[in-house]
Amino acid sequence: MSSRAATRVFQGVEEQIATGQLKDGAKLDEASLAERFEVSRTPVREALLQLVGSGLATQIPKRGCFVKAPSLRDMVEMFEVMSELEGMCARLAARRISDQQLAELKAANAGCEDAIKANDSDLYYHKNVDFHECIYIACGNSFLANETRSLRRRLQSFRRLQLRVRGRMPQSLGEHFEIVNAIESGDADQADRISRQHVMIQGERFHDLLVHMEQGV
Amino acid sequence: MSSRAATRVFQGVEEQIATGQLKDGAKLDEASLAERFEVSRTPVREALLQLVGSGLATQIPKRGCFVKAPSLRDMVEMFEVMSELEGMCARLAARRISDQQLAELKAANAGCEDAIKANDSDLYYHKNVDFHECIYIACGNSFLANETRSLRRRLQSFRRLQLRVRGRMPQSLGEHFEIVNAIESGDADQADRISRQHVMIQGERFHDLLVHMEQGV
DNA sequence: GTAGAAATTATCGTATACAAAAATAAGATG
DNA sequence: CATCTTATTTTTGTATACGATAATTTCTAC
Repeated sequence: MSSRAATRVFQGVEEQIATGQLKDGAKLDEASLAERFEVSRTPVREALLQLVGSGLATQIPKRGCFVKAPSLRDMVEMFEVMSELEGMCARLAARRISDQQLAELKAANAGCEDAIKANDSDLYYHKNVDFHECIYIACGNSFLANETRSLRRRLQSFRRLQLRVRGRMPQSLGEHFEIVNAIESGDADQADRISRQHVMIQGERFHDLLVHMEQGV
Repeated sequence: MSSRAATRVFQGVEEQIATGQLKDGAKLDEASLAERFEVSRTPVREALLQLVGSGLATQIPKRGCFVKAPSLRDMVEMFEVMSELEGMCARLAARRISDQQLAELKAANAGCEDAIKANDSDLYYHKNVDFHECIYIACGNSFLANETRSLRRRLQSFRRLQLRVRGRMPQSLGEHFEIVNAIESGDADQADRISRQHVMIQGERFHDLLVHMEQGV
């Protein structure tokens, strides 16, 4: 149901929330948004519906629609769930991965390694997504894969920031190798454990970063 | 963003999908639905957006909107994820539950027991929901709680059917007691394990039921 | 009779207009 | 001066209308 204009508004507002231009509690006025994006209220309303649906906004019955930026607590909670889901994907992948999928996983990880050698954090970001995507597919549960992708997407903008933290990329790669080994040897528990850690470390690093930024201000 | 008419249409279609009046692949024509619910296309479109968003329908660009009833495979996948989420809730609850929350959990379970004594499966259904709700709240992660509730809701209509399977209610209650004990003693691993089983058994029973129904036809 | 092209039809996305409901502001009365 | 009532304004929800695009059907040519 992705109409062109509605999608533009949705992504535009989403972007502005992520970059902090639209702060928590800011009113999402239909008329203003319509004017700002040069569309009518109809696609704006569709966009707001989707924003509310994906938890980025709240609707108060006759008061309007407001930005609902995730609090630090929300972020911590989402990372907690993300680590569980990633762990589950890895655990199932260890049991279900095919030879071809394993080869693709290794190739994706090699891509991550190359990105680090080139010291290209943007490239690493994308190769890292590829790596995890391989695991999602190999877990053999497309519902789980979708849920995990969806949550990853919500944490994405913050994560991109996070990966630039000093020394994280090589450590992350090391964890990748451990995950690949565990999956290859069919050690589901190990794959689960390392993957959970892999995400939780990112969550904690993210938390550090937030505190750091707050101190900076 | 819950407009009166749009919500009515959404719930109406949802209901008809659950009851099987609208079968998989049935076309959700905007004009027909508008006529059927005696509203204009605008609220119908909003309802369809939400249906697509919650996975009950698919939108094919210029072909229309179609009912997407979950396949058996989808159901198995959802149960697999549900058991993980329930396990996670129980695990966290074992670590984080307060005295008052524990008391409420025990009370809810007592309600389940009463329902069984009264041999009232509808009552049991509701008391069972209360029981699990206590755990969701006690897990201390409201994002997780919402995700789990949401998935529970999607499996709900099938689950109501499932609980009527012979001998399931007493067994289910037995599992409840085990979960309560594990949570009370702070045994997170045990709470996790039993809760996973608790859901997976329901998933398997559901599978049995489906096969049985197919054979019946 | 078949294949390709053109026309028609259906449906989707967006705009605009209107009505109802509620919040706020203003005025009157005690 | 305060409070209650009323009026105005803002905003939301719904209806309808219009334009564009794709699918289907029909017509023509080979």
